[in-house]
Amino acid sequence: MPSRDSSTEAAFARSLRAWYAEHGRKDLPWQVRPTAYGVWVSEIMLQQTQVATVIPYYERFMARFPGVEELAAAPLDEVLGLWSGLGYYARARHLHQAAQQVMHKYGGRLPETLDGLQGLPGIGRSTAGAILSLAWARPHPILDGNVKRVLSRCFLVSGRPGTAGVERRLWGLAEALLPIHGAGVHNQALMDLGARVCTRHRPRCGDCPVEGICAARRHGLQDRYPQPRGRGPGPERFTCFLLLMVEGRLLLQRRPPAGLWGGLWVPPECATEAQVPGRCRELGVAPGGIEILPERLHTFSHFRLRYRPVLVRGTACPGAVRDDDCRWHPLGSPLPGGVPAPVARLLCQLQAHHPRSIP
DNA sequence: AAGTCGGGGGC
DNA sequence: GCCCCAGACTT
Repeated sequence: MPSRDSSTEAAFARSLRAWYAEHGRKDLPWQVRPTAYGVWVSEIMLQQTQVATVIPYYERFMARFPGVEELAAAPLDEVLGLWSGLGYYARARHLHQAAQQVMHKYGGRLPETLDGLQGLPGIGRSTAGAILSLAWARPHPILDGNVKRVLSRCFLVSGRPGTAGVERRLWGLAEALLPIHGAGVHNQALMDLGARVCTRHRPRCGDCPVEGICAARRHGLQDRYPQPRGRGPGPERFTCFLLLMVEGRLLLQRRPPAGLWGGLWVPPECATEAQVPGRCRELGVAPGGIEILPERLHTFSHFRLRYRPVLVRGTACPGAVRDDDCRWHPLGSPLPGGVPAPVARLLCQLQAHHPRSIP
């Protein structure tokens, strides 16, 4: 015997479906003739990233890697290159690794079970549910940021998001509201409602299909749900980026495969400006002119990085420093792989300031 | 349960 | 400035 009026769930799903049929977005790139692979790629890109930002990345990615096979066969550097600027690069590493697992454990076809999908790197319960419901119309719920916001408001789920009790209750609601038929459309509609009507600020309750069901609306508490996370700016770190130029080439090094900016290419670093000359000699370059550039700030979710670019013109030829993780990159030529956004900006400005300085 | 992992959009 | 976004992973 249900503790809550069992017709509430049915009314919610029915109203949501009718709203989506008339007002919902159905023409996003991954919604037109959806495939499991396309849904997968889009879901990974959309983790912690807004739709408008993802679209051009998705188009480029799908053009270069039309299927699991092409993705699995590609070098990681190329995958990271197409991911540059999106952030959370572990998503790209996991996606690439998972594609290789799909090739040789599942014959190139995505598994069609929750456990099979969740066994792949980068796929958690929500992404697995999205693939199952959106690509194959299987009755599995999802729980992303949009859905959490909608459900928190509609059913006044208190407590900080991310805590065990809140997550359990939200998953329970997502599951209870899921209709037997049309789970994919239902999930799509729930996300679209959260993205375009039940927004974080100033929700458009007058346009909401479940306005009559929503407890936050009834009590005027839309602004207090969901409860804010309470993140601070976090600590601050400092580094110098050594922009080492020798004959029109810039030295780049590949970062370790995991961790911050894992697998991406960045200039050499040192802790203080005073260490620049010594660092140059370590790298086999006799420093000529050293130009200290203004400090900049890059904000991460959990800390802030102050960094100072230091432009060094080398007069000596670069030594035989050419292992796999170290390249002299001719400015203007294709990058060896992925590059974090601040480094991409530095390269762009460097190229603009020293146009075609190649001998 | 808490910390790690990017970058951009919106206000 | 601040907060959050079609989360998942590690410790």
